[in-house]
Order: sequence, then C-alpha cells, then structure tokens
Amino acid sequence: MGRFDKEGLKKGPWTPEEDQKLLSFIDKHGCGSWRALPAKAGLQRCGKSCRLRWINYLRPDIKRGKFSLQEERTIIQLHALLGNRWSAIAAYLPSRTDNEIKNYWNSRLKKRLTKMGIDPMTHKPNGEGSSKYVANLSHMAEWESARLEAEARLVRKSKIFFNNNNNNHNYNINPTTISQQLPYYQQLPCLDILKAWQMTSTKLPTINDISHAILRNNSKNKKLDSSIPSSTLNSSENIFANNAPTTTKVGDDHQNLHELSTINSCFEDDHLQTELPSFMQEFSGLFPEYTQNSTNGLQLDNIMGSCSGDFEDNKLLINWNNLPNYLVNSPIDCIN
DNA sequence: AATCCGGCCAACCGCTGTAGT
DNA sequence: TACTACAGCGGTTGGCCGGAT
Repeated sequence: MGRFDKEGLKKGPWTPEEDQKLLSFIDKHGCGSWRALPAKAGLQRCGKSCRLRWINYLRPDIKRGKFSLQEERTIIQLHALLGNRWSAIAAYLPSRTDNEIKNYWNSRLKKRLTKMGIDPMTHKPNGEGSSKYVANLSHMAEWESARLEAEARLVRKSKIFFNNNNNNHNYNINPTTISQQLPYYQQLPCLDILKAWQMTSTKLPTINDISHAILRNNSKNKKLDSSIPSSTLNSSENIFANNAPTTTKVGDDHQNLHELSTINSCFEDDHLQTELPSFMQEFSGLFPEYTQNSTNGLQLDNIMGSCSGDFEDNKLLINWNNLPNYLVNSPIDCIN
C-alpha cells in the first residue's frame, strides 16, 4: 500500500489515519488553502488530493448509498439539458457529489438508456430523427449552462458559509436539519410545475395542474423575507415575488389561465419563451409513465385547444429560465 | 480452488477559469 | 497587461470485488 510521486507525496487510497488527520484539521481550521493544508495537517499528500478526498468522501453532508428513482430521473433529465456538466447537475442533488453522479451515469444510467434504445448523449430514441427535440434541448442548454455555473457556485458558497457559521465541527449533523436551517435563498429554489409529472401517477397533467403548481409557487415566494437580497434569487423568483398577481385560489381553469398569462407576460422582456404544447411534447420522452398515456402530444393539443381563448396566438408562454428547478424535487427531498 | 472478467468507484491527471499581484 | 497560484471541472485510470467459468 502506498504509491509515492517524485516529490515524495503519497498517492492512492486514503487510510483511516489520513482521513482522521484531514478531518480533525478541517474541524479546527476549516477548509480552504488546500496547497498549504497537507503540511499543516501532517499529511504527505498534495493539496489537490486532500481537497478531493474532502469533497468526494469526507464532507459531512454527503449522502451515500443507492440512488433513488427520483434521483435517477433527475440526473437523466438534467443530463438531457446540460450534458456532462456534472458539477451543475450535482448542484441540483446537493447531497451527491459530481464524481458520484458521473460514475453512476457512466456505469449504470448510460447503459440502461442504451438498452432502452435511447442514445444517452442526445437523449433521443435511436433510429428516429427528432432534430426538433435535440435542437430545443441544446438551445435550452445554452441558456441554462451559464446561469447554472453561477448558481452552482452560489450553492457551494452557501454551503461554505453555512459550515463556517454553524461551526463546522459537528459532522453528525442531520442533513434534514441542514435543509431546515438554511435560509430560503440558500436552498435550491423549486417550482412544482413538473413535480406532478414525476409522481407515480399515470395521469396526464392538465393545464390546471400546471397553473396550480405555478400559483402555489407564487404563493410560496410571496412569503419571502423582505431582507433577502434579490440578487441571490434567480430571475424567475424575483418576477414571481414582485409582479405576480395576488390571487392564489385554484380550481377554475380560466381564472388560473388568465393569471398564468399575466405572470408570463412579466417574462416577455428578457426571457426565452416557447409554446406549451411543444414544451410538453419535447419532454414527454423523459417521463415514461407520461408517454405511456399520451399519443404524440395529441392530448396536449386538445388541452390547449380547449383553453386557447386565454392565450394570444394560441400560445402559452413559458419561462425556460428556471427549467432545471422544475425538474428536480424539493430541496428537502433531495437531501433526505 | 484458481483464474478470468466485468462492474464499480475512489483517486488521479490535465486542462481551464479566476483572483491576486 | 502579463504572470502566477490556486481551485474547480471533466475525462480517465487502476485497484478491488464478486460472479462466472
């Protein structure tokens, strides 16, 4: 056991003693300045190795063990949007590391999709030309990638901030407690618009489901503490918080659609928009139980047809800017 | 029992981006 | 502006382990 590089630094698997040294050093001094850390901690490792060991293994908030079905789906869906941006994907699964997600993707999910006849890189069925699907995804990915990188950094900083301010000495802290203690803006925001799709129900989501979800989110965001700096919220949340209509009563399709269109009108200036039927069709492939009951989006068209009077040019405008948030479950669910 | 093989995953490597000087 | 140090990211490697032969 124990390879060494030319500078005499140890490589290879970490021993429990090394782990303990690293843990107790970070316990006392916090992490950061990785280059200087090994010498101070009495470790014959390079700083990079220490950092990796901490981030991928020793960090107290890491969830280990089997990936849940929900997590699997989230990874697949986000991968469809973002490609191999593992750190960005990991930002939406806060208790999983990018390395773990990458390994899981490469060793299992990729193969499973291939077996199902889906190209794991393009996320389209093999042999079927679906250029619109791919084009739309890549378009969305462009929009998302820049923002996600910034957001991933924010998440990391939030974690560091949290650790530093909750004396990072307690490694037995309950992850659920972490989630509950985090200020709202440090939690990953979550709209529920697609949450219903991800449930085991085989029922096709209706316009009412969607408007309900958006309005519920609207209601939730209105409870934001006014002290929260707006810059820490993503743009969609700001719009909801500042401009959304006050009514949150749900139950009447036309009333909700009217409010939804009002909400969406707030997006028009600086947000990418598209038509709902297209949006739902593009993603139907990512929701097996949904696809099962729909036939090439025909049902969606019917839904839209029945409600089209509430929309200019028969279009419901959707904000893409927060799409990955649509796709993942609540922060607490992610951590538990 | 021995060997082979493939899956899994921790760790490494090399590159890029960023902050500081 | 150029340079340096460092952190972070994604791709790859290598060792361990369990199942098959």
